[in-house]
Amino acid sequence: MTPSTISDSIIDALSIDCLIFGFKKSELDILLVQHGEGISKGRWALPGGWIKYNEGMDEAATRILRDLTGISNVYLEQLEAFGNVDRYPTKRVITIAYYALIKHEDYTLQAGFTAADAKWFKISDVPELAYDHAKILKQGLAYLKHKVRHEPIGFNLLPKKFTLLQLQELYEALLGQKLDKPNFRRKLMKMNLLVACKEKQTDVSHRAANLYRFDKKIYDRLTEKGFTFEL
Amino acid sequence: MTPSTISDSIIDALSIDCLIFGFKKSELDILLVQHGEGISKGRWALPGGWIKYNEGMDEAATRILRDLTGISNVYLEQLEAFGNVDRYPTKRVITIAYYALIKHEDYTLQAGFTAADAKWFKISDVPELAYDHAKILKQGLAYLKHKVRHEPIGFNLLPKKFTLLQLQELYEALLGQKLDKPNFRRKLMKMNLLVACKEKQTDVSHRAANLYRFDKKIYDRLTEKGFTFEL
DNA sequence: TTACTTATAGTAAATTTGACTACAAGGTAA
DNA sequence: TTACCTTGTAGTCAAATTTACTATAAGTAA
Repeated sequence: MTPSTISDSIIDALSIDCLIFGFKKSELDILLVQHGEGISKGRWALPGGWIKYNEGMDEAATRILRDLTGISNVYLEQLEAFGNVDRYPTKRVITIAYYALIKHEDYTLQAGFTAADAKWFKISDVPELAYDHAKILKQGLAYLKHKVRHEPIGFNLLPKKFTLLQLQELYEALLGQKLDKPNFRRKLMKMNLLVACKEKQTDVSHRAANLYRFDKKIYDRLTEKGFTFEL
Repeated sequence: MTPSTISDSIIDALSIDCLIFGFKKSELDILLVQHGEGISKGRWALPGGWIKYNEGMDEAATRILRDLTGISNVYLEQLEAFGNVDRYPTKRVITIAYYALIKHEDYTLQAGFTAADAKWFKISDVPELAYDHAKILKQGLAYLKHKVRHEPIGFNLLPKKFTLLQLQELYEALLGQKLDKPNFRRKLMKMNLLVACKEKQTDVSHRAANLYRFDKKIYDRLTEKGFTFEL
């Protein structure tokens, strides 16, 4: 192979699949694409594709997500490799699952490349998935639920400035349980993690709540001192 | 290829590396092998090798560990995939790291296959490692430290029957911090996780402590009821 | 017997949690 | 204007947990 064909060629035993979780109206969604060609044409699946020979894994994940769904500028984190011998029908393929948690309204979907369509599905309403993607999704959900309690990733899903009730409702949705308002509030405030904006909510037909924002720098500083986010 | 050559053939872009942590005398160790052939002959590295075309990942990890070091009957868990473009010198290789935490004295090392030697090294005294294995080790250590607090994996490292002080010293070593004896004791006892053997320590030149054992069944039962091990 | 080591029980203050109550600050509708 | 929604925010109080200790028991060894 010449250098240029090497750099374009793929590693045919290795793929990447992306779990993109979105959040809207207290519901958790997952981004799926419908295959437009190939052996699973017409079926819904996680956005995925092949890693190129000269491409890093994170880089590949970003590219694949962008090409198939139009979504870019997302921080993708590795979840786990899935490699059952029979997980893929025509040959042996090990796939590395990546995940991210994003805010719907920040992105517009644009199906492309081998994807005929790209759509958000409610977690409770996911169609039958290709390959072992149902298993991957299940693992991802379990991990997300765990992660959200131990790291402040939920803040991605809120507007820059948010009220404590919005934050609480987010956590109630992610964790699937009701939380006590005053107690939730106190717990968060004691972390010294949130910065009070000097603004209030507008356009609400009741007393306006204070707006807060999450400051990554403060979180990092606290983390260095041994603080760990726990909810 | 005929079926038999397929099943023996390897996926040449995919390897497995094993992080085997051991514990002895309040010191954490890591199991390394010295390469006996190939491009890194003479160098120390994590026990690793190629996945076969018709072999599951966990299965491959078990086989590789057994062939290189003689260690078998270990529960290996997947850690993470490492796949920097330049992590391997001659071609693009993505490796999947597995880890386990075991008790030295339960196993005898027996270097084999491509390994010229297999030895335990103190974590504080690891030689220069091949490829990106130093990075993998670092990640594994971080993960281990986290894991040990949230799951009762430490018990692997103790004899079947142990005293509370042994358990405490184990955790002190793993976490790198001193713990208060009565408080540690109370915390563990309240979990109802340990079974008191009706035996005491022998051969000690001081008051003999009660022996306890960890019962996986009890742990599973508690877990079902929503219990989570936290230390 | 005395000194020394480790085991184990207990105590008491401080902190955290959980379940509530109360009141404030707006908007809405009679 | 007033009564009454809804949501925000502060506070209370008992229970549970954590933290930092002290005290005593039980054994070994000089």
